[in-house]
Amino acid sequence: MRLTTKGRYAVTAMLDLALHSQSKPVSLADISKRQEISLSYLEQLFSKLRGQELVSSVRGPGGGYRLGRATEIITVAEIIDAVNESVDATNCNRQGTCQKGEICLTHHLWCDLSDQIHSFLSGINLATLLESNTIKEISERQDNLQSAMTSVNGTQGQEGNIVTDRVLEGG
Amino acid sequence: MRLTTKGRYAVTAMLDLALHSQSKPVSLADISKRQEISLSYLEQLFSKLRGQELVSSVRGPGGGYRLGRATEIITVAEIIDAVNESVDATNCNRQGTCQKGEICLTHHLWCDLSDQIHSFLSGINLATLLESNTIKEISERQDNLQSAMTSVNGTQGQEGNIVTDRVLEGG
DNA sequence: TATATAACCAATCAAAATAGTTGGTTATAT
DNA sequence: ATATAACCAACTATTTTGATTGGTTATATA
Repeated sequence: MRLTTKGRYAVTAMLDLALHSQSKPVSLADISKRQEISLSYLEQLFSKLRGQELVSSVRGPGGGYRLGRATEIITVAEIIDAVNESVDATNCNRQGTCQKGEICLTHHLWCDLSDQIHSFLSGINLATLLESNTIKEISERQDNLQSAMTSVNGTQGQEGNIVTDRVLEGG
Repeated sequence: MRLTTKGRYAVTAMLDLALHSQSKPVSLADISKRQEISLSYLEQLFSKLRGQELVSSVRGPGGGYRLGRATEIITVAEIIDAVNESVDATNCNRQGTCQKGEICLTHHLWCDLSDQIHSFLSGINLATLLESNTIKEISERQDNLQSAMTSVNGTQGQEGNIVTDRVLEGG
């Protein structure tokens, strides 16, 4: 199982897309600037996201990407699954063939953990994230930095609250 | 965040140790055979486990490792933490400095996820795992294979139940 | 119709982490 | 004295990640 920059980038980019989806499609160049993710790397990620129909694309000038569905039905789990192979903590891809074709000592533990993670990430969709005040603030900061590099920037979305004001459980 | 063979090996080895801790210390050579993990790699992992006092060692002939504490107070989370740097899904080690010193768009999401995973894995200790019938069966299979390679082996711990007969949640 | 834009694509590369190897040394029970 | 088994350091191969390079194709617009 892996949850590294790759999956984080994908979720971050999708959230950026959601935040800036007004009418025009959003270009990867814009996402790249705002989120400080390499453009070419974004292309690779969006190729996979498009493969899962999580986004659709518009080519040519003024083109870019749109979300493939309503924000309510795009979960974080799907996004990560689309770019990582899957959020699976087992070694045998849940097959139970971890030790020479037989099940290994800790197989079910990793299955349970995978279920746990997957159910957590499936419970969070883009709409949930968009509601978060913290995210709104951070997004404003990023927009300010991008559009007016010279002007004063009053809104600093500091440290603070919680993803969705604590999505699930307390932490 | 990573949860790969490294962490799995560590938990598997610790569980094997718990299963075979009668009076004598358990040698890494034995664990290596039963769990099919490279001896030298086990040494590296146990060096870290010992650093966290999760195991203690006895050198010389008849030596090996013992659990550092009672099975009830050794959690899976601790074991993984000991060999992986930590079960942390953020990029900034929870510092909130993910985007040029400022917090990134998805920081809290990864914090929440980390908390979720950590609290799940903290809820499972070696004693919990030892109670599982599935684990007992698998362990018997491994012991049979190891001790009497020539004799018949009646107990095949097939696919089946659950880690601790479903440790937490349903899956 | 030329041009600029931006998606699309493939191949390659550097860095890091994982998993394992090699070749030792040290302590200790017998 | 010897065999055992922990301990240790350095190195290697492989995989994955993250990024780069150098294109092509489609299309809006001037």
